[in-house]
Amino acid sequence: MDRGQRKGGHLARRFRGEGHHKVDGKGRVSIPASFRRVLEAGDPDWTDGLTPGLVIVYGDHRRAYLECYTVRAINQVDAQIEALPRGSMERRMLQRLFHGQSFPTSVDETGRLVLPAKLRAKVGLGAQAFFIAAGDTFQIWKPETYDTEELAKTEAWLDGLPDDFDPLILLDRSKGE
Amino acid sequence: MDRGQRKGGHLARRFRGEGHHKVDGKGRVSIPASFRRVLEAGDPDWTDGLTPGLVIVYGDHRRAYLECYTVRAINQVDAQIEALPRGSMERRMLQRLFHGQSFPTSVDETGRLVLPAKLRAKVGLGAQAFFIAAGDTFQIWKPETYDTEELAKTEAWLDGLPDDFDPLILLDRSKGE
DNA sequence: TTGAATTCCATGAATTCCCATGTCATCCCT
DNA sequence: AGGGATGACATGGGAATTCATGGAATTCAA
Repeated sequence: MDRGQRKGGHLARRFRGEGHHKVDGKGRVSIPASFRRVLEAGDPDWTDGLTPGLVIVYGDHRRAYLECYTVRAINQVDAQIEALPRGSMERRMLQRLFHGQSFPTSVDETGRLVLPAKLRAKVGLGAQAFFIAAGDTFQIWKPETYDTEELAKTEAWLDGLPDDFDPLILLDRSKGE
Repeated sequence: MDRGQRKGGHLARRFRGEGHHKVDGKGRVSIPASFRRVLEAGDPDWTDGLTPGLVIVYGDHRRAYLECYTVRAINQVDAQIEALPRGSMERRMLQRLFHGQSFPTSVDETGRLVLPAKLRAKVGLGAQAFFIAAGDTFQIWKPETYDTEELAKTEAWLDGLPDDFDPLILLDRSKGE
């Protein structure tokens, strides 16, 4: 078994890490191995031997990456959407995003995802994809886009802070709420 | 079996995704392949080999799209209607909408739906149809109508919000662990 | 008997399945 | 410690199947 994320353990619950993988002509791309353990643990229907499901949310033109949800995570989202009043703008927006602009799929037996041409085109994916964990989801970026858009953005933000700034300070904020 | 939506699993329960399809002169139109899996799973009488049923609700003049229900979903609606007091206005309204202004049909063996001229005319469908999932139903729009009515409406709504607004914050309350 | 609707076939493109290979890192045995 | 043997990983290739879409043939009903 795999060191670090045994089946039900806490380490198998959230995505961690990042990595680059090749995308072949058919849109097949391996995902970081550790992400697979999380997808498995997050799929209520998963049992040893078969492949975990997931939902890829791609959103509208203003989103430049693909966001991947475990089955459990997307179910929570669905439940929250259903709790909103029918016909409200909030509910319609979220339905469009999570029900319309999304793509249900599963990891294949070799640990790969197949990204349809439409999705690849949407975020400009070429022969290489960048994966990064984001708690209970992970994202897939075109490497260049990530570097210029995201890194640049957070670098700029950090530059506006004192040199000795410790990010852990941010954690203390959530104590109130 | 089909990637991402194994027979009884969570991912086979709700519609997800969107897409454009051609409508030919006879009103035949393919529906997104993944929707077929959901219709099959949502039809108690369906068994491998035959074609799943569904109900298309078209409503009155103020509805500009067709809404498609799985057999299971429409049964739930019927049950709720029957729970209302006989003779009440609510019940009559709902009966008119769901029993009167609706059209039961089934997907054919090549994965297509046949939309009668009457229904096409009602929502202005021409040679192209736009399909979008909405939880436990999916909708069929004339593409132009969708863009101007739905998209434009939400764009306008977003304009009235902070420029860095992220729809995801709509979810952030009550995220149980 | 004529237009409309339902069946039945046809086909190119896209998607899925199945199998193969090279590379590591780990395990085990002597 | 040396030397496979073992197994997870990343990536490729081709065959088999599903999709989306068209058209012809056949029923139907009025």
